[in-house]
Amino acid sequence: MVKHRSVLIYGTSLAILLFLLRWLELRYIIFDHAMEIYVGAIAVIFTALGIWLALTLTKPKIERVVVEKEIYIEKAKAFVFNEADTAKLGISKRELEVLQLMAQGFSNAEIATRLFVSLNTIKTHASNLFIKLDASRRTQAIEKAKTLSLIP
Amino acid sequence: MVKHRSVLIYGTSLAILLFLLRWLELRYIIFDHAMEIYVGAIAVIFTALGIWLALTLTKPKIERVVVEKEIYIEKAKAFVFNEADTAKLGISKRELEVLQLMAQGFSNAEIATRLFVSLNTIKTHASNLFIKLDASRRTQAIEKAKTLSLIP
DNA sequence: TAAAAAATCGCCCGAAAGTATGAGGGTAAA
DNA sequence: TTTACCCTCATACTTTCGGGCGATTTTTTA
Repeated sequence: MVKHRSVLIYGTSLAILLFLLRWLELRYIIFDHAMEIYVGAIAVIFTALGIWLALTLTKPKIERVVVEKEIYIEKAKAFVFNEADTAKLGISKRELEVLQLMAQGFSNAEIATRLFVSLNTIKTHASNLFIKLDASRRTQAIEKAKTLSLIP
Repeated sequence: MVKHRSVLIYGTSLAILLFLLRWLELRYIIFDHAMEIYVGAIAVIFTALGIWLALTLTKPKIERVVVEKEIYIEKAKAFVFNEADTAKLGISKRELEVLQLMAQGFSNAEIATRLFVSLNTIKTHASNLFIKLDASRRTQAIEKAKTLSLIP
């Protein structure tokens, strides 16, 4: 309702002004301008009617303001392979495969089967890995590899 | 502009109606009602003025549309100890200690030294852990424990 | 306080894991 | 083509692990 205040003020002012003019005229032309007062009143009333019509029959103007609300979603930290350290330590492709399977809890025999090589081969890879990772146990090797992001 | 059609139609209809009335009167009262035609015109004009005023001076309603913007955050993954599963699996305090040290790459002998108990004790704890975690190797136990958030 | 659960330790044995050493074949760079 | 890796495999040996018993001593709990 506050939004229409300017309209109301305008209408009211107009009415007051008209009546003021009439009143000034009345002071020396007396009452022979009664018809013009009537016309002024008509004008004011129909102006008000127009305003009321527009206000009630018009759908309200709606201005859309797009507000961006930021929603933070936690992401399960994507693993980024540390290629640099892998190369620096001289860990080969095959060794890395063995390392990954080791970390997943597979035994040397299982890894051998999975990679279609002999158990001895896996043992060799494992030994080389331990040397390169400066570990004396597979659990230690896995720990180091994980902190270095060599494996997820 | 389409929204104001009803208003325009109303206003136009009113004007037409007024002129129609005047025209009907004119047929037998001839031209001595010129003043009333004038008043009718005033009414129509000021109605239009009121409509125009309301339409131009009305402030639009501001509607806020909230748009959700997704922001992905790399979670620094703070470790939250999964006490529920630890209890569900019946893992004791001491066993958890052994598990943690195992995951850090310590041998059973080293763990025994660190916890001031015998190697055999650690072996029993380890065995019980493997049963509870349904693992057959320490590396497997560590993997499972990590995915369950029993250890960091 | 009695029962249950947890922690401690021991022994044996077999299965993995790890160490050491050697060696053959493949590939890519010097 | 020679050198240098890398992958492969083998044998022999040592160490560590893990499973399967059993047992005693705390704690904890009902």
